[in-house]
Amino acid sequence: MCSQTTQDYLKAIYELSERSDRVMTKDIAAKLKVSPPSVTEIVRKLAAKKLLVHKPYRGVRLTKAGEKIALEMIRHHRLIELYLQEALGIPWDKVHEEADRWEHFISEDVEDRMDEKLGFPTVDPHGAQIPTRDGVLLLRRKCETLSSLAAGDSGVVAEVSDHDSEMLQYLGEKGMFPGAAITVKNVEPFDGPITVTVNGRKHSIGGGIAQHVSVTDVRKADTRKTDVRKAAGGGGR
Amino acid sequence: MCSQTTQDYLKAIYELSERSDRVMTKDIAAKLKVSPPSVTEIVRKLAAKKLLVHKPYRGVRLTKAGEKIALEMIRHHRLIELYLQEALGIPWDKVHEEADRWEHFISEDVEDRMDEKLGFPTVDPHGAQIPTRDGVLLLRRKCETLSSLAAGDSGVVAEVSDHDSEMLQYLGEKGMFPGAAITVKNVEPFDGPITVTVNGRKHSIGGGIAQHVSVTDVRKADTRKTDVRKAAGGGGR
DNA sequence: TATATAAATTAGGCATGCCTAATTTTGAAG
DNA sequence: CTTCAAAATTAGGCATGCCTAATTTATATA
Repeated sequence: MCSQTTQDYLKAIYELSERSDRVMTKDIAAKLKVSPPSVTEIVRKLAAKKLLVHKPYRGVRLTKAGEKIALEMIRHHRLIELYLQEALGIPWDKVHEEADRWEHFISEDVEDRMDEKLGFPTVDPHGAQIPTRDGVLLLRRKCETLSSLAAGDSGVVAEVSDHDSEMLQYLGEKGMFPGAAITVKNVEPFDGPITVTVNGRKHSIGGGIAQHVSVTDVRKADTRKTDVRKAAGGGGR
Repeated sequence: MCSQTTQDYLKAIYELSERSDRVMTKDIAAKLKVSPPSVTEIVRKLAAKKLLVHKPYRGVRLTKAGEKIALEMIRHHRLIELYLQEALGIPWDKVHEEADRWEHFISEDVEDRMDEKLGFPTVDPHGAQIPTRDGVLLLRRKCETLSSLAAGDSGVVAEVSDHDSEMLQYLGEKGMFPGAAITVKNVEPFDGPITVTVNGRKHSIGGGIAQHVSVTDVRKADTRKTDVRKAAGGGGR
């Protein structure tokens, strides 16, 4: 129906478009590790198939049809990741690479069986939402990156970027899986290390890594440091 | 390491070489549904890589290295078939097609997990032997095709050809899975229908299909029809 | 032994995706 | 408003696999 390459490009563009409205050639090239001319070429073909709109020198945007294919791939990917972890015991830092291959070849039949075996899950091992069969993503919880929290803030780990296996292994050793309760104890300035408590254990992690951890249900410890008047006024809330 | 095409050719050649010593271009072409010139071209490349020996106009034979890759594919294929059936409940007439895609991209890691989950099985859902990790096939049981049996003979279904989904579905409905006890009741001459009993139920199947069913532990009912002297001599055995 | 025919091969093309080098366009800074 | 650097595109190639048409080879049969 559409080649593996096509699927990879559409998925990459979809993921990039979550961050910026217009997706540029160089970003796609970087994400897929191909040269910019290769992107231009494929993009033109995808535009001819009405899977995206290409304004030369201005970037691309997926059409509904293109987005549908991208979301199918993402659904496959995330269901497979979860299946590999739950059913086969593959460690969470290894499932992404495997799923990146499987997503292109698995039949809808098999996907349905996996979905059923997993009890129709809604999030993958890294906390990312699994689109429905119709390509719908449930509404997102309000999240903040761990790096944006201040000392004393607490919350629940919502999602972790799944692209860097070593980082995932590192975070896994510290128990920072989706669902884990986390409290920020201290933040050093200038992107310095952040000290957190996860499951009662204290860890110090780099500011860079903290940008890749989303936290939800955030409870701000105290607003005095950022706005003295409010805090002084009437005892919070 | 080696392309999917390469793997497909090596596997096809291996399977063809189980029947005839020299594998000819046209047979490979027919099996892979490509044109003979395509086969010639790929075969030359495989010969350059020392994966097979090609005597022009005389056919090909796999080298040890080529056979190793073929057996790896076959191991993947058969383990995946069994896994799809056992773990995901995919019907036995559907697993072949899916496995034909999966066999190329599954990692050794995942394969090991499947192997373990399945309890280190030795045969796939169609009764075919699963090669070991080192590419060794256990010694084969003595088998005869169902079509070669005579009325009164009985045995155990050993293996069924897995390439035709409709035939598998048909045989499945009749309970003719590997391990099923089967007794031949009647054989019509000239490749006519064969009447058999499987699990106490009587079925009549075409002589063509019976060629695709292997039977082991065959007990000949009576040799009188083919050799009067022996049967008359000392009461069987 | 000569010859017809089936099988295999050579010749020449096409599509897909990727590349490097050269050129064009955009947009920001002077 | 000009200039220039970054980004994108065009131009031209390469590898992989597939095809059809034409030719060569092997072999079975007369």
